[in-house]
Amino acid sequence: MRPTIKDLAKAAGVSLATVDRVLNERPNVSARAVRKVQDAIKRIGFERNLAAVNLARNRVYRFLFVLPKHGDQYLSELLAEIDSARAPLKSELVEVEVVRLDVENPHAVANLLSSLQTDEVNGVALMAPESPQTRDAVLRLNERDISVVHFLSGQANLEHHDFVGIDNIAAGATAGRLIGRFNAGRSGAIAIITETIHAQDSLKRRLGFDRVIHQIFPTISCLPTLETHGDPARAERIIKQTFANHEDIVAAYIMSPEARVPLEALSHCADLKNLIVVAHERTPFNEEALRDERLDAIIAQNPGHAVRSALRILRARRDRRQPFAAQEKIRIEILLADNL
Amino acid sequence: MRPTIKDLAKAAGVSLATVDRVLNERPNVSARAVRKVQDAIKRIGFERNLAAVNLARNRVYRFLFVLPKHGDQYLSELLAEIDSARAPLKSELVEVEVVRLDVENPHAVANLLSSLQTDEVNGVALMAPESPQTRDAVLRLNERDISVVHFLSGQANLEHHDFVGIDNIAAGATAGRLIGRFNAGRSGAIAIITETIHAQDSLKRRLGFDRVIHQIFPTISCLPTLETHGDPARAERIIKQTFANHEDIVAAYIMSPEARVPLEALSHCADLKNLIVVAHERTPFNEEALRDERLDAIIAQNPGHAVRSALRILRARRDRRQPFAAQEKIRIEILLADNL
DNA sequence: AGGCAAATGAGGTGCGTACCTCAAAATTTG
DNA sequence: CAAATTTTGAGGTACGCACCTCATTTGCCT
Repeated sequence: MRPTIKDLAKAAGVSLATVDRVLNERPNVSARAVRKVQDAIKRIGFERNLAAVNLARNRVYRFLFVLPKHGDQYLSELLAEIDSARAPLKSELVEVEVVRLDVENPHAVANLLSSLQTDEVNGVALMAPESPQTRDAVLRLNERDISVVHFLSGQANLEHHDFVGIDNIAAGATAGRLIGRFNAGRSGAIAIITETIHAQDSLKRRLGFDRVIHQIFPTISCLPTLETHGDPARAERIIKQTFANHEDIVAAYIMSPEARVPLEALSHCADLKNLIVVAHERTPFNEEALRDERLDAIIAQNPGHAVRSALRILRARRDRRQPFAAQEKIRIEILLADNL
Repeated sequence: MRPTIKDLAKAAGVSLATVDRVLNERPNVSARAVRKVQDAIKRIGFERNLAAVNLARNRVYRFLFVLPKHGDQYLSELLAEIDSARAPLKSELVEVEVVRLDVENPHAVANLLSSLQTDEVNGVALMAPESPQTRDAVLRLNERDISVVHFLSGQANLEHHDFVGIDNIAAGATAGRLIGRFNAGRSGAIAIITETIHAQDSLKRRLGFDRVIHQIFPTISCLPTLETHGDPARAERIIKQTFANHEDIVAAYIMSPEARVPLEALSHCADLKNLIVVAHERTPFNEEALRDERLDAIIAQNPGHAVRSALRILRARRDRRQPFAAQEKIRIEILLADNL
């Protein structure tokens, strides 16, 4: 049988009350008692029964996803994943809510975060660009014992915050490597397209992409980033112009998750079958494009993994456990037509 | 507050005992009572508290991994993953054991499976080739209420068994696609190497590989599969011979997880920098080979995911829940130097 | 209507832990 | 040394549910 606190008390030669004091770090315990209990824990291999702990504490986990109000297909995928994670988690006492707001407005984000009460929310997964206001609001949340996970946004390298998402520099590098290899030594230029270069994600991807192209595939060169701003007409215009100025375009890299508008425009400028096109995120549109060879590869971060990972981290923080790190690294997935 | 069975009883207008009878499918309940309870469940959104259920049932989960006795680096990775999954799972009442035996011997496998007792083991993750004997033993395990997951082996398409692993046909196709694209229309031949074609995995990978090469990349052709049988001398000999007979080899596909022996032999026959080489599984050796460009891509199935997935399935089966399918599909990962 | 089986309710116990109170013992302090 | 303080132990209740017993009610059949 699995040892219980009773067994532990017996093994340590102390009372249940003392064991309880040690385990839950209550005051008024002698160093000697602490040692006796800790020795016994190791000796008999005691492990707290988490089910019983949660039952006794009558604890529920309330987590909140803060997501953009407007978004692309990838956001819909995220919402769907959150939704389908709900049911199985509910029986494990995890309740998940979603709030959507204008994440580009730092004040709106900060206001929302400030309004959260400890007894209403235990953890937040925040998908919003970093700003001084939000950074400050996050710190104050931590003071109120509400943990925060930066979710598919913000900086990966902040020491004191949890982060869920891919390394966008590596993602860009991977895209570069694919295009370079698929191109196989021919010379030419690469069109690089995004919605707005304003986004941290795009900046980093471009960084990684450029580095790989310059260092490893010197026969091809990167053109300046084209920004569509989500506007089909604008996209059409600037892409057409770029193709007019550069006859040697052999590839296109679409950095934003929304690929429909750029791809549409590209299809009017070149034969997509001969143009190497790499885009980001597995959305229904991108999948279809990959299948009928308008796209050659997709760089993806699995939204389901991201959602579950964020929830696992928040849960671990709430339990004052260390997140099981290895599991929480979101992979940079490469999708071809065959491994969809 | 979260509704409890008491709330449910009140809402349904029946006693606690009846609620219990319905929830746990005990006999002697009228259809009317069942309906009343089920309606109330929906109405008030009742969800069993799994922690309390497990506590009351005093249930522990005992799972067993049955793995090959001898193996390559990938097997070591698997063992390490099982090991590191142990600690966090233990506090959730999951105990994981590993048995290693000669899985190529159907009798040994069947004997082991037959010896398992219901009160010792609740579920088995079985990594062994299929055979009539094991198939039979698995069926008898199911009768004893011990569920079985076919783990990175066996058939994916058996309806009545759970399976954890990748689709090897698709994996082979993905390898083919990568080689085809990296080769970019040049003509030539592909050397295909494995330990033994006897393994189901290799057969399927070859199937998918061939299909993609024939249909999509007609300028290159596949040579017959070379079997190393894990013997460096033999590998050296047959690979050298193949290169002597075919001067136009542009790529090699190593189908087995053990890539060291074939890669060593290949390095004596060609300049690996110019030869496109794709191998399977992320092992320390393969990672290093990918970094220094002896390998061009790795097709991998994440061992950590596989282990955790198998455990989740076994747990769900033990609880008589449906496994959360979407999460349990093991991805075919493509690794390049940039997304390691 | 009476007999019988099926259905239901009331109530109890235990799972492993948290958290509380109160009294007793041990240790420190002056 | 006594008094004050800290430490320890004994015991109880609660968490939400499973599982059990026994008495009572209900519905069905003849």
